[in-house]
Amino acid sequence: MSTAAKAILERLFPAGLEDLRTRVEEVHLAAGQMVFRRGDPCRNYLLVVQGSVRVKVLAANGREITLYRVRDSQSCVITTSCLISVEAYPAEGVTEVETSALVVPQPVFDEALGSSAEFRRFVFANQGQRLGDLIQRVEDVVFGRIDVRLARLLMTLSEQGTQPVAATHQQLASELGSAREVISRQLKQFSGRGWVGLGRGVIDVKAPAALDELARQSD
Amino acid sequence: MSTAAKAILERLFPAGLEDLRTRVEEVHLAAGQMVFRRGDPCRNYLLVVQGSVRVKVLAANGREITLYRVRDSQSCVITTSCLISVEAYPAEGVTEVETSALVVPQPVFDEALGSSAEFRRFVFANQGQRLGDLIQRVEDVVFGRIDVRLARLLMTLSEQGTQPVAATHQQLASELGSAREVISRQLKQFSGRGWVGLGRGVIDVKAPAALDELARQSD
DNA sequence: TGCGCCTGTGTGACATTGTCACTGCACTTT
DNA sequence: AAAGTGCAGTGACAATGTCACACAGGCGCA
Repeated sequence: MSTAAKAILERLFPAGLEDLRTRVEEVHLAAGQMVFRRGDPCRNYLLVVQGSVRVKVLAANGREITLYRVRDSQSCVITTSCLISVEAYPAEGVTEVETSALVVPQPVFDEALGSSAEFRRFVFANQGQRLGDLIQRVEDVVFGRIDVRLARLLMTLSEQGTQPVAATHQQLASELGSAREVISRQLKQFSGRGWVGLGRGVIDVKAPAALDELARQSD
Repeated sequence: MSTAAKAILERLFPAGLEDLRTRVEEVHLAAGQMVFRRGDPCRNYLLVVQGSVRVKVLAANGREITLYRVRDSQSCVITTSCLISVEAYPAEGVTEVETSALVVPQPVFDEALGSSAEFRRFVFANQGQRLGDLIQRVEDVVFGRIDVRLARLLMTLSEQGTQPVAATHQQLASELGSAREVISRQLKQFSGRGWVGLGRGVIDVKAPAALDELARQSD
């Protein structure tokens, strides 16, 4: 087991709960691997030690939208909630990079909730964050303009304009729940204003200030 | 305190935890009252005994969308999550009818989580349901067609076509996160096909089977 | 080197949904 | 009766999504 995983376990299951630690396993997943799919029942509580899991929903026609990501030291709410209310996953999760995670079997999860205040706090804090993420998502897709959302995404992916963005138009569209053509046109518009440079699979942010101003609209 | 409230307390705080029951109060709210607004900090855990709280987000231009409802014997996840992660409410809640609720102060909430397995189960089950609701919402607004969504809504509000729907076009639009004009046009189309009859503030479902067939598209 | 093949991108035409600026109608208040 | 108010209807237009392509560059392979 990795030292990062051990550190997390020690934090969540402090002195007196050592036995719980021993019943948790660490798994290693390659990039692009499906972690859970829509309709799967869930049997374990998943906790990402290091890496990133993208949680998304798919439409029949191939469109998709990212709901949120689970990154280092975060847990997947969907797993949590389904565990308790015994429902199937309403979305699917895919690793984006090589990822290691802790697998907490349901009995251990139940026991830990009762006996570790730290664990409870951790689980709930994650719930709150994801719930906030989701509400934000709804707000964005219902009320937000696509150019503003794209500008925001580019600023994030480019680390505020310090790096080129390595992504295809399709990937950006999937992130925002839009269509490739729409993203292509918006990017062309940005490019026409000199805000970005376009290449195959890469976007150079040339005018971060301009993008940022657009991104800040309707805050 | 109402008998319904007592029943809930006895279920969540069984024998041995009677002292927790005494630290919970019941409040009565009139219809249309604001329960929490966006940006408020939250100090109490709210549990609806009887009634209905509509949780929604508002856009700057007046458009809005219903995220979910909290009804009899359910608790508001937002409250839960914010309590733990100490964040502000990301949405707002308004009572739709006269509503009674239990107010659980944070210390009692924390203590109850640790000592009552029933309470934990209750809180998590609610989390899971709301999370599912929200994901469904995202899916609907991103991928769903407005006519299908409206047909579904009418079928629900009319109890599968057994009752007339008492709602203005604006209310239906707010429910779906759309605009009044859009709803008006769709209803006119439905009316033209003989599926509904339109009156001021009321919609008669005349062809539930047709609406239902539309509502079932893309399942 | 030249030939397909695949993936990513560009584009025009059109459908759907949202926005804006009105109009008119029914009911209530004064 | 006149004015006010909330609800609904409508046309023109803007924004976004859909569909059906064309095209370009890289890559493997004959």
